[in-house]
Amino acid sequence: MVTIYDVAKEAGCSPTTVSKAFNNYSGVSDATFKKIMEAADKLGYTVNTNARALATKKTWLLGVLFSEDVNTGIAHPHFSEILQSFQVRAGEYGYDVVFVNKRLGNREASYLEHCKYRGVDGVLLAANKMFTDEIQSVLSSEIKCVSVETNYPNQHTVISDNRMGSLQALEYLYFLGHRKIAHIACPLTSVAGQERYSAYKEFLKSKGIEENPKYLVETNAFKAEEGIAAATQLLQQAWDDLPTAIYCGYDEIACAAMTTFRAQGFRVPEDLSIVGFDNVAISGFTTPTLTTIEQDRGAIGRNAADTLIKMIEGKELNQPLDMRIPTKLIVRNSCARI
Amino acid sequence: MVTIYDVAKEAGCSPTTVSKAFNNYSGVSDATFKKIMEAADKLGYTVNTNARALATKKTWLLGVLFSEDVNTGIAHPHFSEILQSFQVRAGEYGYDVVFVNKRLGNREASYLEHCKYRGVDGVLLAANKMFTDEIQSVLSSEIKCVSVETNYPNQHTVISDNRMGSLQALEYLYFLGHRKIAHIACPLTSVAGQERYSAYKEFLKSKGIEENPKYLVETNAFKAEEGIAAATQLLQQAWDDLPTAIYCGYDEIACAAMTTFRAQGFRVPEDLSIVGFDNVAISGFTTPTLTTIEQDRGAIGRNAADTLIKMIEGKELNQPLDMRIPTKLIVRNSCARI
DNA sequence: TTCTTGAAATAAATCCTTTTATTAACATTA
DNA sequence: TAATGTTAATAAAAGGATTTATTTCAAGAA
Repeated sequence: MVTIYDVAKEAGCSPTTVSKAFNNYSGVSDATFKKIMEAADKLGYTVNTNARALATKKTWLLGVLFSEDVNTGIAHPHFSEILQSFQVRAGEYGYDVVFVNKRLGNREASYLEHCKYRGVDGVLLAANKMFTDEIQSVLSSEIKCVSVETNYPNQHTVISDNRMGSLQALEYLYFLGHRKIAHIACPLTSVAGQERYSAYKEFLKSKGIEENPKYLVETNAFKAEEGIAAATQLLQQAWDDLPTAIYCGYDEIACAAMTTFRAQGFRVPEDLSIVGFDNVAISGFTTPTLTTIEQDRGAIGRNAADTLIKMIEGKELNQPLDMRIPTKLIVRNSCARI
Repeated sequence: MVTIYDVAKEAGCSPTTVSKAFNNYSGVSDATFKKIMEAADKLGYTVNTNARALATKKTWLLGVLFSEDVNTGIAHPHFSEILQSFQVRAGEYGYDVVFVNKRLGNREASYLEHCKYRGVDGVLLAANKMFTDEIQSVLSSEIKCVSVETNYPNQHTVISDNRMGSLQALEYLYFLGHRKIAHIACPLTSVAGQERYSAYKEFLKSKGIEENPKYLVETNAFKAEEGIAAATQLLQQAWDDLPTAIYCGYDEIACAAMTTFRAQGFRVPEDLSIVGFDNVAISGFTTPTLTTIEQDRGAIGRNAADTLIKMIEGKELNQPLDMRIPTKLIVRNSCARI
């Protein structure tokens, strides 16, 4: 391996000077700088990150931590898009992204141990189970964190504006003339579930519509199967007075519910209008295509990277940040005027 | 930071012994071993990867390299699933996964430079553009590589059995009575495109069906829009003698083509049977749901990890490995007996 | 009792950079 | 001319682990 000693010898100066040159420190004349760079090029020198990190205690590494109980992990379409833009933006600042898991060499370990082991400068947190000891211990350590799925008290968060999105969906249905609007809520253990549900209640109140418990179904997971069960349950409990529209907290659930309704003989959107949330890939391909709320995952990832790096580089954020990324209504074909 | 010196003092032994204990080397008595572990626990010691890597020249880091010109990057559903299983398996062996990009600190760099900079022990290559200088330079360096999208000459590859999958799709159509089978090929610049196309030709030959150039359309990208264009083109060029079935090299293209055909008044599957390839999420949600070929992405990721780690750990693979992962026919509703 | 042998333990060197003092050389000011 | 200041360059220590070569010590053999 080529070291700064080799470069120094080639350039006819000391290793210290080579180091300074590569770090753009002052105290290196233009002539020497040039000689050093030429020597480095010639020898094919690359700085050794490990030695550098050892000396500086800075790794230029950001950890990504996602709960693996969601067995899809990175493969989750929502998160993978956030991760993609996070990773690109982090790269622009010179940071690399590494996955944090619950292992250390050949044994089980905690996330925190893993972070310390790798010496990450900061962590992107993407856990949708809100509170686990594992994650708490990372949050309460001195490691810088930004969360993109859940907003933890006193922690920096970058997350979609669930209230805004819900109101966009609901106002649209209201505009189309709907007054009997049901809600299939995504899991209330998640922040998304909670916020979308409470926006639903807020909306009804603001329009002077009374809450009807028969128009509410709660699901237990962000999965298609839950949509089938929810649709069935909704039909049962509201049989005598069916809603004309459904606001559904998550696209996959909405799509599965839509299929179920159609299988029961309902026409969408003629008999039943449906709005989803998330704008995942499938929603553009269902019959009918799904009207939904788009999350700006690129913006979430980028802002998360910006925030995390600001913290790392000591630009103090004066208060825990709860950044909300605006959502957008995507009108397709699953809603009709009543 | 707690070091082996601190642990040594606490345990009443030398740093060397602590190091040996943590590496499970011989020459540490049971009693001392126990004392060391207790001391380490008490002080909250974690080994410093950077120091270790500096001394051993081994980082326990695997790089993931994917061409970013596919602007979706990790967010691509196919690749993100492979990556997920790769990452989990690598973790079981004690390796962490880091993204490799084309930057180094604040300047542009090559993939190879980045790999050397991070000192990765090996690289997972997921580029579908076959040959670029960038990638060639990594392949011809001494860095261990496994490829999961493209099979490069004399390199280890883990990839789906495109021939098998194609024949499964085509035999199924044949079994349903179809003889006029068209092919919408995915980009022939990709290995997937090439192999699926050549299997199509092989199939026709084996059945004694003459190749009809009107029944072939080539696309330029793995994108839905290409499916629309391809469907339109197919209808134009084969208008006088339409095929009864279409084997389509990629699901998204198949779905978009299907939508286009239906918009033109064709019934699927009554007028036209369609088979895709990949089993991406949307194919279970289209109308009709799409019959397709499933790739075992979990197996690809796991086998890639196994292979790469074997290479790293010096278990020589006697020859460049071209591992083919079996595919599976998923029968849904887009095909009918003629 | 002395000598061997082997296991357990350690000292010191090494891996490559960064950083903190220092030094050297030269220009400026009084 | 002497004193001061500035810039360029360097020597040496530090960072935390591993590794090689030694040493220590106790048990077994002669």
